[in-house]
Amino acid sequence: MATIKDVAKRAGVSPSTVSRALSGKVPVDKETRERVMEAVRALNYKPNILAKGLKEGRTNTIGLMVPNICNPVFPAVARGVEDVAREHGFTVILCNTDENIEAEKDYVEKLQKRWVDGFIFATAREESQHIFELKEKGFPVVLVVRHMGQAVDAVVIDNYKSSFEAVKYLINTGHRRICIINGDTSLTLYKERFEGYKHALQAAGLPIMPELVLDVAGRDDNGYGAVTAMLKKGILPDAVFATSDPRAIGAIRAIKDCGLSVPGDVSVVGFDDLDISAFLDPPLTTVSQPLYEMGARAARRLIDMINGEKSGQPKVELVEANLVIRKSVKVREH
Amino acid sequence: MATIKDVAKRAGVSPSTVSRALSGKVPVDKETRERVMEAVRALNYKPNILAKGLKEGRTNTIGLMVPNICNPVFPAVARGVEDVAREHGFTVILCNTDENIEAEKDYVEKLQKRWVDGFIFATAREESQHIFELKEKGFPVVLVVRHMGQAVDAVVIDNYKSSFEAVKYLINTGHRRICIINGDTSLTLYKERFEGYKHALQAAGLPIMPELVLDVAGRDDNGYGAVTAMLKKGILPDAVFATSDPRAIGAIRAIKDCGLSVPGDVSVVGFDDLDISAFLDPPLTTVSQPLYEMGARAARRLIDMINGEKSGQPKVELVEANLVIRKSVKVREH
DNA sequence: AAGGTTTGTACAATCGTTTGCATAAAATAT
DNA sequence: ATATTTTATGCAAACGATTGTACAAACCTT
Repeated sequence: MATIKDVAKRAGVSPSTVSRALSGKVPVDKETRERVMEAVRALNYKPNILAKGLKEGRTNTIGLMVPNICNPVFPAVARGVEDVAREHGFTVILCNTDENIEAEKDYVEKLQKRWVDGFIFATAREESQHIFELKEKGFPVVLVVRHMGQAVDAVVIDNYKSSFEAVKYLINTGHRRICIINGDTSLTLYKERFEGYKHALQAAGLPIMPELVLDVAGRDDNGYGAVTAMLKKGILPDAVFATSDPRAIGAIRAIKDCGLSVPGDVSVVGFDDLDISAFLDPPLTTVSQPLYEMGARAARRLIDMINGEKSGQPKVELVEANLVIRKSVKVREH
Repeated sequence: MATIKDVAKRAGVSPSTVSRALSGKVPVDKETRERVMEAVRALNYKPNILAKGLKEGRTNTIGLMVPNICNPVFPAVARGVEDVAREHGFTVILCNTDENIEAEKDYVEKLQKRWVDGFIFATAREESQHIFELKEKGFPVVLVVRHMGQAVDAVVIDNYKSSFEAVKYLINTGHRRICIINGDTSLTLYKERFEGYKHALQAAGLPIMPELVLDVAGRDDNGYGAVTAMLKKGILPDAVFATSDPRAIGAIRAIKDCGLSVPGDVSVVGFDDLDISAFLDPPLTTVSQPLYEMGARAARRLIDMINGEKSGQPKVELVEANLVIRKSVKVREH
């Protein structure tokens, strides 16, 4: 494990000269530089990032907080973050928080002390006071997928609009009894998707029927049970709007298990557009979120902040989500 | 950003005393310790991990190399790694390599210099010379999912056996023309799965028919195209053994798109048992890999190595995979 | 040829910890 | 009471890099 001193000795110069030859910020004699480089190669010298970080006050590392990497929306986001990070010489630390604010706080506390230069949170909740505090302290923070008002920079889709459009599409294709399988309504994101659903119905003069509003909570609950229960009670929607693709998959399974067909009896629309969604039976009509792109943008934004491009006001960036139409919705005549 | 000196000043002691009070390795007067602790609390002091790492020569960080976190087998592995790592006070750096050995080498070079204390590779290939070198240099390394002979510690399933059992199950349920959709055969893992397929066929006195052996390469290729092409040529298997669940999904879609039914005309067996696999149509019979457990075990092993429990000989740990039978296979009479 | 620049390099301090050594104070033994 | 051990603490060096300051040598200028 060669240090800068070893290189210096071999090149017959001082450590400072080695440092300068390597950084290139200060002129170094051409011939000296070559001797240094040759020594660097010979000893396979790589600077110790800890020492460098200690001196410079930064580590070129970012922390990425996700609820659970096993939730299929997050790998794509993580990938976007990592690709951009690497491009800029940054490294990514991955943290799963399981929606546990205390666990997240611990993690943040630990990483924040000179470990990481900034955070990307895909975990923001209304109660996430610590994110505000971080931001206020001047620590670089960007949110992705979920946002917190206008106070913190974020990269998200317009959940209200996407949901509105999806439900409007169902209405336009002749559906009247539209069920929604919603996620954890303590999350703004699902509140917004629910608002979109409600307003699309209202705009068309359709009533909101409580028996068609299904909430599922835990992370492993894809709605199979809730849909089955509804159907068994004899409540029959003509369409299901699932607020995630796994929930759409669960709904389809439940509908079929009750002897009904998709989309023959019940149409289904999902949300996410996972890799496999086009290959389901039927191929899923779903709202496509540009997850990779969102991760990439969030990372770019964060790195700009870290590099001191203080962008004054925080900005919530909206990226386009769009409904991709496949075969899980049937046009109904009345 | 309070340092140990600030704490020392506030508690009226020297930095060394603070360090000792905190580490607990050396006796410190009860009353002094309390003053220190109180100062720590008051200033919200957290040790600077960089400085600590620099001094101690370790960082309590591990590097996790995966081909691509978007491949659905890896999130579960990553989660297992991360949970165990956190339990032991370690942090995980996530790296996607896209099967690119050069990219991986760069990453490793960079991280290795005092950034991370060890590596978990889910990316091992036969050509991965650098992993051997790392191992030989005495750097802690554990493989997961893929292994490299007996030379490097690893946590894997018995791919040969699992594949053999899956195909044997198809044979026992009356299938005679069994197609395999295999992955990248430059990977030992897929070689082994292919061997299992071959030997199961041979053991039953069945021929290996080249037109039923489909190889798919790239990461986004789920075999939909290959299966469709085969079917269009009029080649009709009575079962498909897919070496991953996404490939099973692609195969099912292709079969149905050709107007055939699963499992009526063609049975399908997958490999992985993803979260959604039970909810497909038909619910997928598939080899279940304990991915989370594998990640967790790999992490435990690595941390033991880092902590100096030199386990002499490297050990390749086999974990149990088992076929979970659902509805994508039909029993056929002859 | 003498003074003034420029250029290249070395020295030493610094980042925030940990730890071996030295020492003072307290506890124990004689 | 003195000598000896134990206990608690401080000092200073070290980990491996970066960088401001200082100085020597080489280059100009007139």
